[in-house]
Parts: sequence; C-alpha cells; structure tokens
Amino acid sequence: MSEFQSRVLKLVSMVPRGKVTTYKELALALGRPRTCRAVGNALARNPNPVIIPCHRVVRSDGKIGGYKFGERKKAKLLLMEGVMIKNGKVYLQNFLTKLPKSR
DNA sequence: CCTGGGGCAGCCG
DNA sequence: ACGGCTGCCCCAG
Repeated sequence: MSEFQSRVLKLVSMVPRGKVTTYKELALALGRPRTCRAVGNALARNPNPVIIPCHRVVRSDGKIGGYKFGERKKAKLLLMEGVMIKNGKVYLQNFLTKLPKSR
C-alpha cells in the first residue's frame, strides 16, 4: 500500500460513528487540497472495509457520493449510525467532524 | 439539474 | 521510465 493511501485510511479511521467527513476535507488535512479525487480512489481500494469506515466520507456538497457496495448501502450505514440524510444529502453543518492536520 | 475543465494517484501497456 | 486512461471529486457556469 502506498504512503498516500495509508495516510488517507488513517485519517478516515479517526472519523467517529455518527459523524462524517468529505473527500475535500481529507485532501486538505493531508495538506494537498487538489487531491480530492485521488482520495476517492484511495478509499475505493480500501483493503479492509470492515475496520476502515470509508462510508463516512461524503461529497463536499453533502451528497452521499460513491461507494464500493453501492450508494444505497452507504446511506443505510450512515443512517444506522445516526447521521441524518435529507433528499440524498447529509447535513454537513451538523455532522462534519474536524480532522487533525496530518503533516 | 447538467456540463466542462481542472486535477492527481494508481494501474496498465 | 513514459504516456494514457480511469475514477467513491470539485467548482464555476
């Protein structure tokens, strides 16, 4: 696994239940604001979906975004964790978690 | 809502 | 190593 990917996964694993983050936030936290799409790719190749909650990463406009096992599943998981979704969008203002700056 | 352009890590030939 | 292409994106229009 690449350095980039492990940094992404590490940050994602810090997002608590009931909260989310976005691809862009991750990119910013990595100190690489333009890598949002690459971040998505890194998550798509998540080696262990069970312990790495990549379903807690949504788009910066609140829309659910892609997911290896389908957007339905992703939304379902978020709902089960207490994240509110309305019209296919997460209320980022309430559920966004702040990430630590990683290097 | 839909587009086009920007952007970049990873994969493949 | 090198160029092309793809994709859990973003933003302005």
